[in-house]
Amino acid sequence: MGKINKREIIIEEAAKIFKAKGFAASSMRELAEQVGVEAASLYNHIRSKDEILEEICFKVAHIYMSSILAVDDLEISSTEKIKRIISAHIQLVTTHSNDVAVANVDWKNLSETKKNLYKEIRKGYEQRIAAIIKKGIETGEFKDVNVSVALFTLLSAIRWVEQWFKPNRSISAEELEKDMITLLINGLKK
Amino acid sequence: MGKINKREIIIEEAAKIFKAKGFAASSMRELAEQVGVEAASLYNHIRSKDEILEEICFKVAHIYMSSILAVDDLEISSTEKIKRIISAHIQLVTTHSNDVAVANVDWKNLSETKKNLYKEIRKGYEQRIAAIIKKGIETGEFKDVNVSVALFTLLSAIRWVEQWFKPNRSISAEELEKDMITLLINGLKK
DNA sequence: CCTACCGATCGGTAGG
DNA sequence: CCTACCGATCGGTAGG
Repeated sequence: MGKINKREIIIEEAAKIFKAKGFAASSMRELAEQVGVEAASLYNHIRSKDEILEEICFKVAHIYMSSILAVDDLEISSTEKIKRIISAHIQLVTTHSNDVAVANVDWKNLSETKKNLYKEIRKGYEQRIAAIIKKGIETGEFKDVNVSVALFTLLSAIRWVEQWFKPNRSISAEELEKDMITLLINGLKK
Repeated sequence: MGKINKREIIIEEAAKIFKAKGFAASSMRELAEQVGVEAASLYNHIRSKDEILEEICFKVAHIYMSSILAVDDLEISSTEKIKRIISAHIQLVTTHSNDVAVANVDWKNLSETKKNLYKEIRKGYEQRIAAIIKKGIETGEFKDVNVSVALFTLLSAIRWVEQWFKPNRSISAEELEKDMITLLINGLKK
C-alpha cells in the first residue's frame, strides 16, 4: 500500500464523518481514529483539514460540470438533454453520496478564495442547464415558466437525493431515475 | 425593551450567522459582536449555544407540521391538497429563510435526544404527505410512481428554495409559487 | 451587562 | 507513524 492509497482512504473516511456531523464539527482526531492512526500521522498524507474539504468539493463540482458538457453539444431535443442530465446527476448522487452531501453543505467552509472558485464553477453549470431550459421554452417544447424556478426545482430535487435514498430497499437506482424523470418532465398529475 | 425582545434579536442574528457559516463554525463571540454586547452577556438571555439551535429547528418543524395538519382533513382532492401544501411551504421558506436554512442543515448538530425528537417530527409530516400522494395514486389522480420519490422530489424542491431565491429581482414570491406548483404537478414539458 | 478567567479541545508542528 | 507538545480559540461561569 503506497501513500496514494492511504490518502484516498483518509479522504473517503473524512467524507463519511463530514456528512454525518458537518465539516466544522468533525475533528482530525476523530478522523485519525476512524483511519486507525494517531492524529499527527494524518499529516504525512494530507496538508491540512481544509485540503480534504477542497478535494471533496472540487471533485464533485468537476464531475457535475463534465456531465453537462457531455450533453451540451449533442444534436438532440431539449427534453432529451434534460433527461440525460437528470440521469447523469442521479448516477453521481447515488454513487458518490458522501461526497455530494459534503459539497452541498460544507462548501461554505472553504477558504474565501476556494469558495469563490467553487461558486464560479457551480454557476457555470447552472447557466448551461438554464440555457437548455430557455431554448426548450423558446422552441415550445417546455411550458413558459420562469427559467430560474425550473432550473432550481430540477437541481434541488436531484442534489438532495443523497439525504433520503437508500438503494437496497423497496426501490432501485433504476426506478429512482425513471420516476424522477417522469415527475420532473411530466409532473405528478396523470 | 424587555428581556424577551433582546432574546428574539439574539436568536434572529444567530440564524443569520448559522446560515452563512454553519452552526459549529459560528462562535458566540461573533454572535455577541453582531448583537452589540460582550459574549458573557448573551448568557443572561439564553442558556447555551445549543438552546439557540434547538429553538430554531423546532420552530421550523412545528410550522411545517401545522401547515400540513391544516390541510389534511379537508374534503378536497389530493391534487388540491398537494397544491396547498406546496403553497404553505413556499410561504414558510420565503418568510423564514434563515430559520429554514439552519433547520435543513444543522439539525445534525442537535444533542442526541433533541435530534431524535426532530427526526420524529419530520418523519411525522413526511408520512402525512406520503399518505396524500398514495391516495392520489389509488384514486387515479396521480401517476403510478414510487411514493418516496414523489414525496422527496416535492420536499427537496421546496426546502432548498431558500438557497437561491431572492424575492426582489426578476421574480416575485407569487410567481415562484405559481411556477413551482405548475412544475411539480404538471411537469416541465408542454 | 462587563471584566476576568477557566478547562477543554482544536488544528497543526518538532523531532525522532 | 508515534510521543510530546504548542498557541489559539472555544463555550461557559464567577462575581460584581
